[in-house]
Amino acid sequence: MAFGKGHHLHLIDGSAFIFRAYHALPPLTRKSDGLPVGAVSGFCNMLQRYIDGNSGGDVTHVAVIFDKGSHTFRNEMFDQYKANRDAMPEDLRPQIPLTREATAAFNIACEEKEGFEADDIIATLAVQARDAGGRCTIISSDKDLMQLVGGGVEMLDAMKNKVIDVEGVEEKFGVGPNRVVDVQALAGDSVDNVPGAPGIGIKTAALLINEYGSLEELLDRAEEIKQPKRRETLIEHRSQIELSKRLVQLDAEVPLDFTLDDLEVREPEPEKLLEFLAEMEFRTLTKRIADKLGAEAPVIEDTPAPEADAPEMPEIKDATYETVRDADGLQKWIDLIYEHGHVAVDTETTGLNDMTADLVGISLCVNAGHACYIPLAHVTGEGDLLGAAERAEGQMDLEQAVAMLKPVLQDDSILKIGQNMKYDAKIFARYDVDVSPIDDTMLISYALHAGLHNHGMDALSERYLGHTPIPIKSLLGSGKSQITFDKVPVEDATPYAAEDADITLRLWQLLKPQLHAKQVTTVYETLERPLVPVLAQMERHGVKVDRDTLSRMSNAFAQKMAGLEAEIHELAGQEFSVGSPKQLGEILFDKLELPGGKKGKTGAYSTGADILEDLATEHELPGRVLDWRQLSKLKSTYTDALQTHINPDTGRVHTSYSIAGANTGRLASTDPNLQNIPVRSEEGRRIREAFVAESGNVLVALDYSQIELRILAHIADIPALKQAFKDGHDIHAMTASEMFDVPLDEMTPDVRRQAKAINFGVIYGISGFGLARNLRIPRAEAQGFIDRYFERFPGIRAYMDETVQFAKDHGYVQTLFGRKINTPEINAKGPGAGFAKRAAINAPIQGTAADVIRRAMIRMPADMREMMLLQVHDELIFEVPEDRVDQTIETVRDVMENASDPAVHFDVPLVVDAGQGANWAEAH
DNA sequence: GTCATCACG
DNA sequence: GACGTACGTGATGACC
Repeated sequence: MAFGKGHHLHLIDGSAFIFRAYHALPPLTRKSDGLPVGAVSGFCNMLQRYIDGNSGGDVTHVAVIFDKGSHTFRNEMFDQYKANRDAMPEDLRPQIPLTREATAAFNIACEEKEGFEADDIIATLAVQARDAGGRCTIISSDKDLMQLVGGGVEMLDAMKNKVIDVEGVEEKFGVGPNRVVDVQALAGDSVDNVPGAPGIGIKTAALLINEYGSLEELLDRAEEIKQPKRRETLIEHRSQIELSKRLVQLDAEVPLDFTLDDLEVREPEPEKLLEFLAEMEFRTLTKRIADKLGAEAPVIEDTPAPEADAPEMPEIKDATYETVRDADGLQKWIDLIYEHGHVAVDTETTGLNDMTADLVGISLCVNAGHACYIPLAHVTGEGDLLGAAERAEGQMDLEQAVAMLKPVLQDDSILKIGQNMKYDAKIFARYDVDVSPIDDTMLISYALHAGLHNHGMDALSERYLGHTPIPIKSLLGSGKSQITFDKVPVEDATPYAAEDADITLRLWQLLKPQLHAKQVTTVYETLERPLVPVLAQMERHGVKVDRDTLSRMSNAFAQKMAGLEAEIHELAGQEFSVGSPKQLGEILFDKLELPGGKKGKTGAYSTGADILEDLATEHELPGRVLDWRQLSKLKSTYTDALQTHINPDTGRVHTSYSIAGANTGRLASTDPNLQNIPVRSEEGRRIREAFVAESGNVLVALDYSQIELRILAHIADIPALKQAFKDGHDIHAMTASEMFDVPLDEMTPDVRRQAKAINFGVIYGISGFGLARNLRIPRAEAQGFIDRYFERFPGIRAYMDETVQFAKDHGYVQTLFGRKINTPEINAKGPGAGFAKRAAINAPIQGTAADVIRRAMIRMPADMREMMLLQVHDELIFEVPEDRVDQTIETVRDVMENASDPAVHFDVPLVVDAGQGANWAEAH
């Protein structure tokens, strides 16, 4: 019977499946020969899950549709189409044909056509199915396909298990499916590099289309548009918009050499399917499918199980969680914790800031799916004007719960597992509970996969558990009407909070064993985990900041800025917003007609500091703007903003360090960032005068001298550099002397400055262009310097080449302490290639330096650690009683200079400089 | 939410 | 042969 009424066609977007499978799973290779098969494995799992989910349904026809070839008719129209796409990762490429084989093995039709995107084939088939009177479901979340919805065609987002019908499309695009291409043509698409109309997004596009009915009507009547900006944009970019429409319009008339009837659902042939799965060496999947089909699983040689196979556990979505409301209930959980020997812990609080947020509840999980939530401070209702909301019923006393849990949380024999434990540990510390020992899934992920993805719980859960956690926004809302967690009803809080603990425990079970397999156990145990209590203590300690000093500076800055602003307006001959780069660009280049043209894809003039500096010779205005910008930065980011970060209880500023933020192993400081307090300019440096010691104390700052260059000299093994460091010589002068054949005693500051720039350039993966820009010299001359440098220090060139080659071979680079930094882009083609290479060259150097100071912080003796306030990458700042300064410097310097022992012995000495004073400006 | 700008190592 | 380029971060204000 020919396809028609009563039939239901499923079209699966194969490429989407592949990419999701690839990115969702850690790299997995076939044991016997190392062939990458992670994406194939994920793809097969997704197909199987699809089949399971549809058995007994009404699907009569199905096909998986793939892209073929990268050049399509759209590239003929517009050569930049999809031009900004990254190249396919090297380890994915060989898996593409295997996914076709997999589809065939599952006995599902598999279609593609040279010169057409999968979307066009899907469009053609969907239209055919609709015209024949049948139904069609497109399994994809690609918004380009939304134009097909309606008349029996719908989409299914398999990830979210969400059906997208006409209403769904309207929600997304603000127009019906038949006008989706019009909106897309206006809004453009940065992913596919469809230009659209500059400055118009989906919202505005939908507004316009709804007003004028269609894109054509809109463009014809563009003169009528009231907003001058929009009117000009539409008129000026008409042809670009029309091109965009042709690019996003799917071709529903692809000539196909098969018909819908060829896509009829077929039962899998067990032998063929199992043979393929066995050949891929997917042990768990082979067995599962064999059981399902009632066939015998083929034997796969070589017994160890592949790492992609997750342990069996109940599905998160099926789990039910308990609310603990009294001491008896809690005692049962404490007994369970002792039975298991470990527990995943998560705290719920009234805010994100662990210094000010209050505890609202605690969740625990002892085994996958076996979790509870203990509400402690939930309230009901809005509360009256005095804010006294009523305490919700059915909660145990907070003090009592904490008292009962304290012995567990402090018990040496019970491992406490958390996701970002520093947060929870700091909350508990405020209730006088010292949580220990701990494991942290965020840090485990970071040790395993730095550079591959971020390490937040939502990302990890989706990637490794295939589960999207309940969004916190669904409980709290967002924006102005956002509430705090204590206002959430307990019955809503329990599934959310307990799920977090459940997910954390599952992630721990999955990821912890991989530390050993990836040989990063030592990194995790010596460089990541022990940092948690150290940073928690520093953050809680905080640094004293003098509000009056900042306030005075703010006022002084405001006055100066007002003066400058008047001068600038005078010079410009009109008033404008100095802070707007856009307006400034128009003044400089259109009105004053200074030289230096457009830049950037947005079409706006570039007005960065380097450009303004060049312009300063032409006109007085740019220099004034530079001065104004400096003051504006200092005022808004520092003297104003810092005051708001002074904690009213402590009178101090408590930054938060993220351990897993920077790929290289460096820490990052946020809320506020205390790692970028000004120092380079005289005016800015004065802000450091506001960072003070309590009376009777002194601030002491100790920093590693030239640590990255020393590490480079060691890693690249450069005898001349190593000797210079051993002899305590001026390394930049030495470099200059070697390169330019100038004796040290005849060195001029300018030659030394150039050598210094080269030394730093080397650490960053030097390029002629970059050095030329930095030194403001012709590119050829810069390249000459670099050539001479490599001639003189051939080991540096060798190090760079070897490092890049290592990254290409392994997909990561390493620090001397074994930290791995993944380099997934290293084999990319195009402009990304240079980036990835330089990052790979820099990472071992920057990362080793980061490891060294981490070791120093971790090993800092307890009495020193108590006084430690801040870390700024190569510097530690302490607040010390006046009479202990000398002793502190001696001890801390010793710890810092020997921090690499005994793991790594450097061929060069590490040298630490120290300073002290009543404030940070003096101490530095 | 994104971009441009600028603060630090 | 052209392309776009120093490495790593976070905060702010303007603008959509």
